[in-house]
Amino acid sequence: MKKTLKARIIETALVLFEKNGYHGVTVDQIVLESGTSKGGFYHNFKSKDELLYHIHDVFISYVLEKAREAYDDFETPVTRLCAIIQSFTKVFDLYKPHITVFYQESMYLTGEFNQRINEKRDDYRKLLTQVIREGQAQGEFRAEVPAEISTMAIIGMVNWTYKWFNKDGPLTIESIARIFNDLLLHSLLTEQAMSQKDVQLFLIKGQPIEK
Amino acid sequence: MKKTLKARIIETALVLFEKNGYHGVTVDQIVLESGTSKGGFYHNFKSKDELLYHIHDVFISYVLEKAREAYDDFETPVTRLCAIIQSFTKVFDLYKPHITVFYQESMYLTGEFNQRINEKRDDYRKLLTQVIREGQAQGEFRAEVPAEISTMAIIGMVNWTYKWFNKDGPLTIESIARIFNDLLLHSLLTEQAMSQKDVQLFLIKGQPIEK
DNA sequence: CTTTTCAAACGGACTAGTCGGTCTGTTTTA
DNA sequence: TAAAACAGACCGACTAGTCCGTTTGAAAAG
Repeated sequence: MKKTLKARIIETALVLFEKNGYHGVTVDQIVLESGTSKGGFYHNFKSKDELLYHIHDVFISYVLEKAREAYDDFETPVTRLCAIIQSFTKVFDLYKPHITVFYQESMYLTGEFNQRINEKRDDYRKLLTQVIREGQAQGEFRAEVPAEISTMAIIGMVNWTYKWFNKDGPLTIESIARIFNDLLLHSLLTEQAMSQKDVQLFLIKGQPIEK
Repeated sequence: MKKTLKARIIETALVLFEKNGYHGVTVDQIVLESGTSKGGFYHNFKSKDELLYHIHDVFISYVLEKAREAYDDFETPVTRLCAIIQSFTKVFDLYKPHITVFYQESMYLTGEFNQRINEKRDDYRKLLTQVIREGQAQGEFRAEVPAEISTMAIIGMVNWTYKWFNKDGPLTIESIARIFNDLLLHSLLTEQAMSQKDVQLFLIKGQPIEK
C-alpha cells in the first residue's frame, strides 16, 4: 500500500517539531518539505492544532494500550511493573519524536483536544499507581514510600529519556530498560522480595550490560 | 529598596510563561500586566529572547552554585549526593516557574544565549556523574550500573517534579526531597554501604513522612 | 536653597513582516 | 462524471520591535 499524503505530512511535521518546536515550524515549511501544498494540508487537517493533537493521540494511545496489555499478561506486581517499564522504554525506538512533541508542546493543545489527551495521561498514571499499591498490600513493595510519589518518580525517570537518548549512542534502548528496572526494583522492593528468584531475572547482577 | 521595573517585568513574564508558554504570551500582555509600556520593556531588554535567556540564567546559575557548595561542604559520595539532591529539590519552592520555563522553552533560545545555558547545564550533569563515579570507585555505589545512566535517571526523577509538584499539595518539598533520597540510596548503594550508620539518617525507615 | 540641564527611564502610536487559514480552480480517481 | 484530492495565490489578523515624544531625578551651576 502506497504511503498516503496524510502520513507523509505527519512524518515531516514530527521531524520538524522535534527539532524546532511547534511554534518554530510554519505550515508553509511542513507543506514544502512534505512536497504538497496548503490545499493538500488543509484537506487532511482542519487546523495545525489538529495535527498536533493527532501526534499526541497516536503516542499516548499506543503506550496506554501496551501498559494495559502488560498488566493483563502478568500476575504479580513486580512482573507487572517491570513489563510496563519495559514496554514504555522500548517505545523510544519507535516514537521518540512523538514523545518529544508530547512533552514539549502539550500545553498548546486547546479545549477538546487538550481534555482528551489529559484523560489518557491520567489513566496511565493511575494504572501505575495501582500496581504499586497492590505491591505494597502484598508486601513486595516497601510501604513507607508513598505510592503517588513513587509513581511520579518512575514516570519522571523514564520520560526524561527523551531528553538524552540517542539511537546511535553506546547503549541500546533494551539495555537502558534493564538498567531502569534494576534501579527501580532496588528502590521499591522490600528486602525479602528482593531475594526471591523471579526478581533476580530482572536485575543486572551477574548479567552485565553489554551494549 | 524599591522594586525595579525590570524585576516586575520578569516576575510577570514568569507567571504568564508558566501558564501559557513562551509563544502563548505576547510582549503586549507582559507590558499590560506589569503596568508598563513597550518603551519600558525594550528599555530593559533588547528583545523578548533576552528576557527568556535571563530567566534561564538566574535559575541554572543558582542551582549550579548550590550543587558546588554541596560538593565542597561534604566529603563522602553518599553525603554529597544527598546534599545535591536536597538542594536541587528545595529549589522548587523558590523557582518553580523558572524551572518550568527552563524545561519547556529552552529550545527557543537562540545562538549565543543557547550556548551559554547549555554550558552550565553540562557542568551540572558532569558534577553529578563525578560524584557517582567517585562513589563507585570507593565501593559505596554499585559498580554494575553505568554512572551516566544513573545520572540521567536522577536528573529525570528530580526534574520531572516541575510537572506535578503543588505547593498546596499534601507533601512539603522537604518531604519529597527525603523520599527521593531514600529511593536513590536504595537503588544506587551496595548492601554494605546501606548498612552504615551515616546512611541511615537519609532513609525514611523509622522516621515516617509526616507532611 | 533654587534653578538649570541633560541623560536615563518610560509612554504609546505606528510599522513591517509573518503566518494560519481560505478560496477558487485544476487534476485524479473510482 | 461527479466527488474527492490537491495546487497555489491571496488575505486578514496578529505581534515583535521601532521611533519619537514626554517625564523624572540627580548633579551642576548660580
